Amino acid sequence: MEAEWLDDVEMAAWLRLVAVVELLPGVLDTQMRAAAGLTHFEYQAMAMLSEAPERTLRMSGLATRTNATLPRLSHVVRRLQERGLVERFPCPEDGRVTNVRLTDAGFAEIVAAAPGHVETVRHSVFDPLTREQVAQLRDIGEAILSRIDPDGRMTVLYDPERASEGRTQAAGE
Amino acid sequence: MEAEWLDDVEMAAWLRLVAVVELLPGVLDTQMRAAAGLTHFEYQAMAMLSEAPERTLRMSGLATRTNATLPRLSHVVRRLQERGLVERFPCPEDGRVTNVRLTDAGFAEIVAAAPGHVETVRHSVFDPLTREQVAQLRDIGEAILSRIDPDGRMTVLYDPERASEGRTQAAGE
DNA sequence: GCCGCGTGCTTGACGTGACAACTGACTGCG
DNA sequence: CGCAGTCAGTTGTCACGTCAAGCACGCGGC
Repeated sequence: MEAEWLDDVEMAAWLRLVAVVELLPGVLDTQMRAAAGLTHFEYQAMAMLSEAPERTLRMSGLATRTNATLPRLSHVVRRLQERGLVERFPCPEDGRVTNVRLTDAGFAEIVAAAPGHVETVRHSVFDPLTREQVAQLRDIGEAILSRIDPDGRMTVLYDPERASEGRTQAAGE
Repeated sequence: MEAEWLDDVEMAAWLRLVAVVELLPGVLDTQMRAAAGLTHFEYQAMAMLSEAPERTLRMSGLATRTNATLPRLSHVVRRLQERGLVERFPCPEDGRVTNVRLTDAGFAEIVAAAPGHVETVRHSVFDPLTREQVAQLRDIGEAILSRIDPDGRMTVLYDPERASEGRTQAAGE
């Protein structure tokens, strides 16, 4: 089994990738909590809503976009609702479905939090990279995702062809 | 503030990086739990011990290498000890520090789990990449870490010059 | 040699996510 | 119609991580 161990270059790449994967969420979370009192996940969820038509998505659609399980999202949305940042209402066309809409207050929060977030992303990730490396990173990410996210669940975001999946009927076309 | 928004290439790279960062831990964790009944973090900790002299490290040294807080590590080590995979004993030279040593049973677990782990890493990350991309990934990781881990806490691993930091006196030179 | 302070680690309480079981609503088939 | 099967979400329970104290040890001053 020793036959397919990692060679030096792979090992170096792996150690760095693991370190990034471990540390980056903490960096994003810390900045977000300090600046807006939000989890990075909460921010992501609200950002998804802010870009959706009517600022509304059904729970399962939002879950897909944020790579969350439905139970997790249910808890998070409840908390956000208690803070008045989102509102929930049953879908008129399908009684099983719950739609989530970003309130004006929630939208304001996101707009206020976005610059700081982008600033952090720039500083942590893109500033130390050359333009060429940014493109390489995109391609590498694409390749890895083809393995760990074969269904392209999170790819829905940047693949317009599939963008309609999971969008609420009421808010969609 | 709109001035420094992300451009298209950066946005594409960012979305993919976020997706990888979100999904990869789950992939590693799931495989590890199924194959060895271990968390990926527990595996990492035990792997660090297995490579240390005497298979022993002090708590704080292990915490540094695994990017864990001391309380977290304390809990994890206690659980591993209850399973007989590691043992704790006070350092004879400094009563404050506790050394952690990987037991033979723990070492056997790691050895048994390693091939499956490597297999997963290969399949998820390296197989879909060209040799060139692996080297690019290493350099990109290095650059990002210079920002999010400026002290090189996790870099101790592959920087022999600093490897002595945090190593237990008894086990070190 | 004892007292005060900094260090290394542990412990307990709390918040958050995962898994499983459950409720309510649509669908298909008689 | 009425009932079985499935689907969308919610709710409870448990495990894990984090934060804030707490404790034990070592090291300085007097």
